[in-house]
Amino acid sequence: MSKRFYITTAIDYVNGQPHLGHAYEKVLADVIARARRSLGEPVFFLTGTDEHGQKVQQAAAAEGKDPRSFCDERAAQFQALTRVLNLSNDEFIRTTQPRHRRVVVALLNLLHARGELYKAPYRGWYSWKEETFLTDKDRRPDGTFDPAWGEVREIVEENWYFRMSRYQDWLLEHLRAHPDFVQPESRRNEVVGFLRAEPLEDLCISRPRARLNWGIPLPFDPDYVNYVWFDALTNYYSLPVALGDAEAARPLAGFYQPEPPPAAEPPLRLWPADVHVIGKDIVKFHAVYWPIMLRAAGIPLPRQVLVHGWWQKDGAKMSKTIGNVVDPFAVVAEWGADAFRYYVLRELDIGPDGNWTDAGFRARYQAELANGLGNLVNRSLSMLRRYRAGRVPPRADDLAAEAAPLTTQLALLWREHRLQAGLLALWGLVTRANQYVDQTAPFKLARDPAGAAQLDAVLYTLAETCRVLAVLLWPYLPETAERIYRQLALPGRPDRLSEAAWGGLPPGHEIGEPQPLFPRKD
RNA sequence: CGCGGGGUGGAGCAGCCCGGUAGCUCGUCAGGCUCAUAACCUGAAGGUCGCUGGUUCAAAUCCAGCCCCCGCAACCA
Repeated sequence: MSKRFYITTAIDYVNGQPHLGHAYEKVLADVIARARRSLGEPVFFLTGTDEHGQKVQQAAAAEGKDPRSFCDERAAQFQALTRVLNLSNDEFIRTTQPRHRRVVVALLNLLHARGELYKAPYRGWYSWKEETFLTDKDRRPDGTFDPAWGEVREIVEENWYFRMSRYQDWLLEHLRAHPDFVQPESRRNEVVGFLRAEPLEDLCISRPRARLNWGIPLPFDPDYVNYVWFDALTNYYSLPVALGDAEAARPLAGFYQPEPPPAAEPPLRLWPADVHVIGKDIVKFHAVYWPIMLRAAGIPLPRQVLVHGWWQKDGAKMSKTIGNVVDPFAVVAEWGADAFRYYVLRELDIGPDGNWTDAGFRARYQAELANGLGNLVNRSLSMLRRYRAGRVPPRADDLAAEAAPLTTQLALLWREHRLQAGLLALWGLVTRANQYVDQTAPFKLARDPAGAAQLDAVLYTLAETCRVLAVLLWPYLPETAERIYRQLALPGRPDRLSEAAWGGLPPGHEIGEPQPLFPRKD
């Protein structure tokens, strides 16, 4: 069994509701996953939730719930989001699941045995109210702490540390040797920059159980639970191990017993991950902590960390207090999943920050989806029904020369994760087809018996263009692509790029009823 | 101070890596068409591509400096 293309999103911290940022990241990963499937590669797409830690414990307590049921509720919302967005994820991992915890424990034991962990006293200023350590950055200009922190006392406590510092040079070398490890390049530069600027410190990976109970206990020192990030990052690796990727589990030998025994067929080969899709706020965790954790454990590294930007709303940071949040559930309920997917993919390239405006969303929906793509499909199929009773005429290749190169171009762009550029290229064909209608004027040909043959050619070309568009669109707008196929009364799904080859529509085939794909909303 | 990003016709963006007609959506004006979701097509007006200097036959695109805006600065998921 060959290794699958393994793509992940960050797992979402359940201490909060799903918002635009979560939804955006999931859509990016989904399009990449679907694009790879369209290219014929076996793919595995993982997303999930991060459920341990102090904030969850507190949030649960605030609602008078036990952490377990609090997490169940919140995780259900994030799972609902995957359905609402029409994601093609193969699995959904939760860090509170036993299958995950067992791998985390094995990894901790392995690192412990390898001498990568040590216990040392930590001295710091601790806020009892907020249950967190404060640093000098938290001091006000006059040196005192804000009263909002409540009582702040200097305390000393023992904690477990991970010997991260010793891997600084190794990581720099890795980044040099693998320029694609962090993308886009600006993010890579950022990581290289701060690795060069300052010495890397060892990472505190424990929290005393007296303070924090909601976590995975350290197997070699049960008075402590594991630091959330250490726990969370491991999800990318724990899932393959839990699903029986024997190759992935090999470094854990002696520390991990597959249980239950992995299903014999077909043996999954996932690790190492091909792409971790994350937001820019957590670059360090993924580009520094994570590779070092794996390296220290002797586990192969993921191939790439792909970093996207943040969304603003109307030029301002989204915040609950201002009330300018974008609720993906509400948007999808009103406009449909594909309209949401289209807007975020078309509006913002992977990397920069973007700005969501309701006016912009409407404008793109109206101009590009309704008037552009939707209207093209509708007018093409309507004419085929009106002039030829819905029966596909003999093959013609009027737009074949324009459509054919797109397939190659998209394959290239998709492999480079250039989703926006792909969408732009694809829309070129939409525009071209609309021009073609105007230039050939099939509605005039229809009035002249002498134009019958030419009308056939035009109608075939248009219907076939719609079919090709469906195939090319599928990773981006899967629902729309499938609806086009259904209106063409074609069997199956437009989920293989190879199907975009010109001439796939069989002459004599009878198409279905045209339906507006994106009804105008005025 | 450090690191990173951005500054492109009225608005919002792409192009910059791999120099050589400044592209897209909206908006404005004029025309065409009527198959279609009052949608579609064509043309026009509108830009010193932040500023200055450099490299080059040629720069939005490469280099240097400057100005302005934003983000990040590592046990805050």
